[in-house]
Amino acid sequence: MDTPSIVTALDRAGYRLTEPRRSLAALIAGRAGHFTAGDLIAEARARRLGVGRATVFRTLEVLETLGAVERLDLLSGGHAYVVCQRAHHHHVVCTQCGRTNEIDDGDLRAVVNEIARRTGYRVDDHRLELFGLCPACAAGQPGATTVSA
Amino acid sequence: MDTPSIVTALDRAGYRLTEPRRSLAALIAGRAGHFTAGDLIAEARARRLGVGRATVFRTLEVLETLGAVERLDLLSGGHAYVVCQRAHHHHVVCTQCGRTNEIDDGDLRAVVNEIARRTGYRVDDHRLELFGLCPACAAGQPGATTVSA
DNA sequence: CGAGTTGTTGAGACACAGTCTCAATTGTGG
DNA sequence: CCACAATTGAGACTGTGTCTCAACAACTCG
Repeated sequence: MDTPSIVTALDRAGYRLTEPRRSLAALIAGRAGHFTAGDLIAEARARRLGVGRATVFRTLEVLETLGAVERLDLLSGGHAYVVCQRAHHHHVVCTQCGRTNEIDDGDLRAVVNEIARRTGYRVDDHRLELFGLCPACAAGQPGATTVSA
Repeated sequence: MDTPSIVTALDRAGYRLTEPRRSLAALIAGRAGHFTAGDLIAEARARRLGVGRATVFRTLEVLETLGAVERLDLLSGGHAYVVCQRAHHHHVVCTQCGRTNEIDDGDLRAVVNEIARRTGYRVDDHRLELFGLCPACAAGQPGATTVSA
């Protein structure tokens, strides 16, 4: 998802296209892999974009409700975000370079249904996250760039 | 998992059986559903057990590595713990009363393998969490006790 | 059983994530 | 161009989790 897409998404949903939001859209679009709220805050500050902490959190929250971004729970217990397209899906996260891939819900649905049947729970929501090495990192490629600013 | 089980697990792993650890084992064993570090800290303080904040976190960390307890990521973004028996498994969490049930890895394994094949990732770890209503809460039972202290 | 060794502890400082308030600012529709 | 409402930044605040360090208490060994 590129900068205009994010901006357009905001616009379509009736949000104002403010300068801080445009800046953040650009920062987010320029990211590979996942990033944290802290990453954005640091980068915004480094580039003297004049975007406040609170605004970063608020904007991420908005983007999450719009589905332009999704929040991940890392193994470490921290949170991170990834840009994404589809409505409901999951992610494989490379623990080395931070790259993520979306994966669809497909086969999982049956598993969830089976669990609901066995436990008697009414399952409303679920979350699946996979961690490992992306093909490049698994191959030990030096070119497997570590994701950061 | 009851108090002695937790204490025994600590002992077998070579940890000292200190008073604070025994107290926490008892608190944890007395919990239904999930609980947070904050819950334990509050209860320990309320009962004047003289167990410090840091010790609660440290003990939970130890118990997690021993597999006596597992950490959950709630939808809210917070963390909680549940006592559990088996090595690798997942949980269904009732969003109303906090009750949890363990579910085994069974059918999921195939899904994970399929995803690894499709994406080319080497998947080392994964996490699945389901949220919904337990049978009692789904039935609207008033007896579906809210889990807390 | 009594002393030494060493793991463990509590208090409090600290780091960090995230939320909230509120006055000042800025899009946007008219 | 104006007025109004949404949005913003600064900073206070809350909560979670980590770290340090001196005091302490389990286990071990004699």
